[in-house]
This record gives sequence, C-alpha cells and structure tokens, in this order.
Amino acid sequence: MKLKKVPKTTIYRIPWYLRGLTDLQEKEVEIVSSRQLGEIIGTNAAQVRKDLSYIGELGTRGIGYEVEKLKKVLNDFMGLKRPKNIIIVGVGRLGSALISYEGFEAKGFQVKFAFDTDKEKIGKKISGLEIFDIRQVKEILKNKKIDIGIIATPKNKAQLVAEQMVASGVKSILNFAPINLKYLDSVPVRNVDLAVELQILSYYLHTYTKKKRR
Amino acid sequence: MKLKKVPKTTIYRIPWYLRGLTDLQEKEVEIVSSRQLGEIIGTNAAQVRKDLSYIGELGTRGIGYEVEKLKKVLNDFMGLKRPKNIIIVGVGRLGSALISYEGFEAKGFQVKFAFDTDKEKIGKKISGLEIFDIRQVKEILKNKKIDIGIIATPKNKAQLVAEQMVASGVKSILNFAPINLKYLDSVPVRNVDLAVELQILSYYLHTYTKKKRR
DNA sequence: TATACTTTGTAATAATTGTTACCTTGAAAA
DNA sequence: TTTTCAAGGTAACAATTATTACAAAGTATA
Repeated sequence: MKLKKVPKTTIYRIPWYLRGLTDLQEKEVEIVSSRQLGEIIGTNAAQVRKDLSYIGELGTRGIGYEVEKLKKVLNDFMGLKRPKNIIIVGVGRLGSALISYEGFEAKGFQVKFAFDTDKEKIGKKISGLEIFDIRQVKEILKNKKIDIGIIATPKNKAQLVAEQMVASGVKSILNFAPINLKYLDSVPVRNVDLAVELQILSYYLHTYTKKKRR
Repeated sequence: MKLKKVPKTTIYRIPWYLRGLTDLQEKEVEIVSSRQLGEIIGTNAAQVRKDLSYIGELGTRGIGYEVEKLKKVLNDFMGLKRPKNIIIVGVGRLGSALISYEGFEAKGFQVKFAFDTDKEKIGKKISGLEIFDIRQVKEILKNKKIDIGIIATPKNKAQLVAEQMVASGVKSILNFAPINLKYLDSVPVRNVDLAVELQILSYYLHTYTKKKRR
C-alpha cells in the first residue's frame, strides 16, 4: 500500500462511515462490502474503497470489511483512540441541547464543564452537569486537559470567550455563534451555523432534479 | 460574462458570504472588496471573485462590491427571494432550541408549525409556537406550502416522520436524527450530525500545523 | 485630458477529487 | 487441487475546483 495524503473530502466522510458501522454493529452484522457501506452512507462502492484505501488495506478480497475492525481503525484514525474532553460555554437553549445530546458520549466526547455568565444559571445543573461562572474558566481548567471548547453564546460574547478558551489551554474550538472569530490561528476552529444547511436546501429546492445528494 | 455551472463548493460558501455581508451592513459598511470579504469568511480574494463571477458581474472594477446589492443578489440566488416556511418535528431539547433559534427568522426562515408525539408536550407552546400532535400533520398542512421539514426526533421515529412529511407535501428535509433516511429520492434531504464537526476537529487536533482552515 | 492607481473578471494552469476498469486475492465449489 | 466467483485495491483517466496572473474598467489626481 502506498501512503498518500488523505483528501479533506475523505476526512469528512469518515464520521458518516463510522455512524453506518455503528448501526451495523447494533444489527450484529459482522461483515460489510464496499457496495453496502456506500449504499448506507449515500455514496458508491468505488468511493468507499478509495477512501478506505488511503488509510490502509482494511478489507479482505472476495469478502468485504470486518465491521468491528473497520470501525476501530477509522475511529483511531480520527484521533479518537482516547475520549476527548469538552467544555461548553453558553447554556442557552442550544448549549443545553448540546450538553444533553446523547450522540456525543457514544462517539467518545465527554462534556466535562459548562459555563455561563448568567447568575440565574450559575450553580444550577443541566443533565447532572454543574454550570460555572465563565470568569472562573482559567482557574477551573488549570491542570485539566480540554480538547474542544464549544461556543454556544450570543454573538457579542463569542470573541472574548474564544480568547479565554485559548488562554485556558483549550486546544480547539467549535463555534456556534454567528460571528467570524479573529486572531485564533493558534488553534483549529470550526464554525457551525444552523441556518447554513437551510440555505443550501433552499438552493436545491429550486434546482432539484431527482438525483441523490449528500 | 459566460454562464457556467456553479460549483457545489461555491454554493456552500454563499451562506457564509451572506453572513459576512449582513455583519458589514450592521456596521454600515457600503462597499467591500474581494480581499476584505475573503478575510471575513476565511478565504482569499481570488476565490471570492471567482465565486461571485459564477453568478454575474457583481462588482465595480477599482472599487469593489456594493454590500447591499451583493447581499440581495446572493440571497435571491439561494432561492430566498420569498421567506421559506418550515415545520419542526420533535420538540426535545434540540427541537426547542431550533424553534427559538434567532438566526432563522433574519435569514428568511419561518417556523410555522411544531409537532411531537408526547402528550405532555402537545398543546403547550414554545416561544409562542403551539405544539401539535404529529398524527395531525397531514391535516394541518393541507393547503399549506411547507418548504422544509426539520426532523429532530429520536432515531427510531425519524423514518416514519420523514415519510409523513413527504406525504404531507413538505418539499425538502433537514434531518438531525442520527439515521440514514431511505426511499426519499423525491425530495432533497440533508443530514446534520452534531457530532460530525467534533470528529473532524478531533482529526485536525492531531495534525494541526498553524494553517488556516474552514 | 492624461496618468497613476485600484480592484474586478477571467483565461490558463495547477491541484484535488471522483470514476472507471481491471488486476489481485481469498474463499468456496467442483 | 483446480476452477469459479466475489469483492478489495489501485492505476489511469476524467471531472471538478482552486490559484495564478493579467487584461479590462473604473476612479482619483495632476
């Protein structure tokens, strides 16, 4: 096997492969072919084989891929050998939804701390997790290893929170606030905007032609 | 200007351009250059010009782009000349967060109805929106034009809900349930998994090299 | 009006990503 | 053991997307 750079697009698909593999596992399926896996995640067999081949020779010719083994390899490849520690700042509706989102735990993400500025919320608990004052973030995270900080604050708090996160040793940021964070070249940042997907759907709505998409 | 097919990647960036333009408008900036706009959304000037050139000759050489005009053109291009009507099915934490998400209204998305199966919730209101019984969906949507149905139910309800949406005339689906919906080739479907972005961050966490990403 | 300057639009090129087609490998059947 | 068959791996090719580089078009200045 020739080791080549893994395309960004492949990286994006791997979480979907993982999700499909988890489903198969639940159904006690032990072996899956590239054709089946492609079907499940909405792509084709060749794409699946190509994607997986960037990572290694993971299948058995004539047979397919071992579900459990493949899941493990992809999981490790995504850096999820050990669970990732998360904090969430901003415990509004979205923040609370994220704190109690069941999908995280199973995929190896553990929400360790939640913060807010609102005195009403500080000290209370959401899904068993205590909410702390954001001003304590640096102190509380001292000696803690936090992999990802999620920003779920209003727009006007986001930049400051991001800076506080970086100063507290948080190693990457997922930003739900509708603002483009600045001066954060020292950590990877990803922005999520819940309206973006709606806008894309809107576009496809008036150009849709019965083809499959992802 | 030669009319060419607009790349998918460009379609994906347009919502981010729109967000940047809205910010500029709030700051009462009237003209923006491709360089500035690129800076804002995290890409380069050439990419911005190329993207915009697919849609038309939208700028003035030597000057830049008129913020308001550009915003209008991009908005229309995305099919958002008229507001889009939305329903949300599943009023758990995520569903409630979406119902009261402020970002939607301003971008031209109006949540018209919310549905759930839970008797506890039916009849109650969230952010002023009454929650109906999902069994009434077809009846309630009769003669209503719903552009997008958001699925925020647990996994095991999602497939049925999707089918009910299509049967009720909903024209596209945004699925937050962690399952791959089947037999829905008649409408565009987009899947969102809140854990996917975390997984991608996890990957970049152990390969990060100070470069900017989006 | 001529000149300098700025910034767009795009042709040409480069890089990346996806698809096709076939070779290889292993398992099962004969 | 040999043959047949199923499915993965990958080279070669095709399509898509990004970048470079520059001509064109406009404004500001002398």
